[in-house]
Amino acid sequence: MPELPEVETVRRTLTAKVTGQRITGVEVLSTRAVRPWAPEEFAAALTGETIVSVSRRGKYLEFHLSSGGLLLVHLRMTGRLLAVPGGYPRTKHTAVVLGFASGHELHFVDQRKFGVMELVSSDSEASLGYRTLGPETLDADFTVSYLQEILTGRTGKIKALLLDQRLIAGLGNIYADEALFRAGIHPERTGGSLSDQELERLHRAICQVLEEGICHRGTTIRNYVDGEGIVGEFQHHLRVYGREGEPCVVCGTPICRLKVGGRSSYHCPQCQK
DNA sequence: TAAATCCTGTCA
DNA sequence: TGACAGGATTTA
Repeated sequence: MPELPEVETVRRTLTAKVTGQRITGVEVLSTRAVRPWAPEEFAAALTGETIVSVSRRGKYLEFHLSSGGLLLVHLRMTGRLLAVPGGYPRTKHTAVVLGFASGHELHFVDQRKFGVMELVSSDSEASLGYRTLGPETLDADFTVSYLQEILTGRTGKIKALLLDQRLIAGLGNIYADEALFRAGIHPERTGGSLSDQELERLHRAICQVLEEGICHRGTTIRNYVDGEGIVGEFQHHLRVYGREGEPCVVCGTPICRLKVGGRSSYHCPQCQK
């Protein structure tokens, strides 16, 4: 579920509540939710650590630990991280509970069980997906020329390329569709077919849509909530995603849905060429 | 580059 | 009952 704006919102809402907290108890209720060790070893390794800071890379949350280690969390489709009071109820979807010396807890809840917590002693030990992330869209190294560099000669469809985290870190299905709409580019165009002008429009659209998503605290369609359990607001500002059959906000043509790379892609057949 | 896979839940 | 869901990896 969560893309860059949602993960960033979780980070911001969690930071004050977990920074400086010492972990005194770890409950692993879903074995598959933790890596790379079995629950007992994972719990033992994490107990006694203090969370020094919380950062984000793409869709990963990074909890920096006092030992120098790193707890990486990927929420995948339905994962939630909730800062809650001690004794907050466990449900059948509660995967991991971190108990703090203060009595507060951090709950990792995940309906579909795709999400993962990964404890590593350094970046280089992290899973391949983390190590191969492309540039952050909000950083200075994400430029029009970088976009040109990764798309030149590519025969894959632009929508699928935008979802490849090795090329750009943080875009998901919603924001990729919204960016393509704003740039006036059809999702099935090949990466290499974009003109210089289209590359510029796409670059600006990606930056804008992610910044607006963060400003509105993310998009809640089904499951997403931030670290305090609060829903986002950007769903009210989506122009194409989830709007099949509804009139385009620009030209009135009904929004179409098609499958690109196995994912639903919403677009305006009139505005996006 | 597409489909299957990991899961659970919801909706038409 | 089948299709689909803010993701990513593995397999064909």
